[in-house]
Amino acid sequence: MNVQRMGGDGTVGKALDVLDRVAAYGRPVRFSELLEGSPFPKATTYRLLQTLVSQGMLRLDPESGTYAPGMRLVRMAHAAWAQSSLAPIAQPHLDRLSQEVGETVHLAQLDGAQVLYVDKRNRAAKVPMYSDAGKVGPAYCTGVGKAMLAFLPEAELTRVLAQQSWHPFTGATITSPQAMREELAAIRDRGHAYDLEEHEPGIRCIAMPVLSARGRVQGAVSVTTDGPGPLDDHLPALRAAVTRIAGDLRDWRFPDKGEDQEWQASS
Amino acid sequence: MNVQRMGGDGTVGKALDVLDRVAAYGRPVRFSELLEGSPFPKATTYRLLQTLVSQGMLRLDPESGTYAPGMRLVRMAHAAWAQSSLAPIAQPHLDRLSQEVGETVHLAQLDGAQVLYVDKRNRAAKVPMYSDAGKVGPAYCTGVGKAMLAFLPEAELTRVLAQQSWHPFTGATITSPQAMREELAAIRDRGHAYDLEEHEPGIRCIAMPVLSARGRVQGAVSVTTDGPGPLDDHLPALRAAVTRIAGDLRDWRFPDKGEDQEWQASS
DNA sequence: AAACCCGGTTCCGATATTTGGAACTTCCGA
DNA sequence: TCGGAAGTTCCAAATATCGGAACCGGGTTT
Repeated sequence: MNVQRMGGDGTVGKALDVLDRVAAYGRPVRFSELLEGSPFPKATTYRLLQTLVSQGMLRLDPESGTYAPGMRLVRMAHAAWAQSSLAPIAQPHLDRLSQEVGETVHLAQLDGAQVLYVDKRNRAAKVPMYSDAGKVGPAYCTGVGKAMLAFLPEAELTRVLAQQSWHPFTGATITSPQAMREELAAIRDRGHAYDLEEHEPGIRCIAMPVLSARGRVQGAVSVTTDGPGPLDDHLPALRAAVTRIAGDLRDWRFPDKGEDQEWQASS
Repeated sequence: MNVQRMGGDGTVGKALDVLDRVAAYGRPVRFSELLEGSPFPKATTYRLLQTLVSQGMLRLDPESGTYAPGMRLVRMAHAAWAQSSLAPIAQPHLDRLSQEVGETVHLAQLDGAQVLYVDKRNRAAKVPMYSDAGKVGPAYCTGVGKAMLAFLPEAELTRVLAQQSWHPFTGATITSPQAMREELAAIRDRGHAYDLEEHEPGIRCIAMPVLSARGRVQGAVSVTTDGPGPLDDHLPALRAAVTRIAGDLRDWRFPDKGEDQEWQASS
């Protein structure tokens, strides 16, 4: 159950599929562009777009005849962000961590097989903003991604690993499930993950997962740098931040999802 | 056309209506709670919820049987935020403004009859307030709201004013369209708006609209304070920031919507 | 212990919606 | 003037949705 694919159920599924497609282009799209690559016939796609526009989920620029995601999404997302993510709880701790380490700090959650960044503190800008919230990235070659994978229940891990692209972004990128499982074992051992230029050249980071009381992965925090300094210098601060977040998490009785499966290091 | 009410068209409209309802509660909701107040019968609401969950738009906590907005929304909203809003363009200018005035800074857009905050810079990171992007507020008693209303085309203004609640948040709140029109005329004259404790006691702000080349309202920026200092001190910096944002807006040839109507001070 | 209530879930025929191939209409550029 | 591409509308057939009612599991009352 709970399959990943979309466009599945009924009209609503189709509409959301179209919505996703529009969002996927990083720019306003014309109807015809959208059409090629759409699994639905012309008239259907057209009608769905109409509906979405009338609902405010899409914005149609009448001048250029292009569609773009609408602001209603932002409004809705606020609610999601505020109550369905770690971000509100982690907020003050990220502030403090960012202060302490003086580097860019990320908070991410696992969304399907991808990493979803839900908050961020920029190194330079002393004041945060969530330009990055909502951004997604690969799980298999980012610090936060690997930190979370390492503590996933076996069944879930298998499923997620099967969905990775294993694209070799750099020479250091891990490109196979087997190699990844070894890496994850090491991460479990030492309690934190590194990303040593596996995603972007010159970018390294150290990351730790945030676990619920039951040991379920709730998210991950990372400290990123593009400089030469040793990452481990940030470990104490990072560990402290994650501990505090997990603590608050427990207190606030946050949605700790259903099944209380054991995650185990099998394989 | 382009009416405001929702739940209008077909299944998709209904689904989005339900989604909105869930988001409206600031917390996970039980099915039964949602049911009372839902315009749809039990079975229908149930099926819609199921669909939304399976689509990742909602998250169902199987333990407590509660629904909450899902992370897919955040992912989608990122796209909306990045391309359908002023925020990405205004980013650096907000940073600078925030630096210069040392107070809380907001960037907002008009979304229907409400003000939608799309970005923010906190004065001191000490306040455990979370990201305001996506938050909505009343248009008739906020600085950004009034600044934008003042430069709306007459037809649109009439429509928007008709949709305000005119709830008297404080003693200073403007509570009638007539009074508002006078206020708006004054705002047009001087080029900027004030909110003198009209929304929250002790909170004052000064705001200016961001206009496109054609004179259409694209958003507004405000500087907020809870202290005693004179607001006009911030005017130069605010004006400069707005000017720079508008400049970039022009360069980047940003979506300047269709009709190029005159806004006029009639009445 | 039986009866009862209350969320939550499922059924299923009637009904309204969606579907999508095809035709039509602008609007260009040649 | 012609040809083609993008966008829009039609409409009967096919299908998904609708929603009243029944069902289920569990807790509480009688």
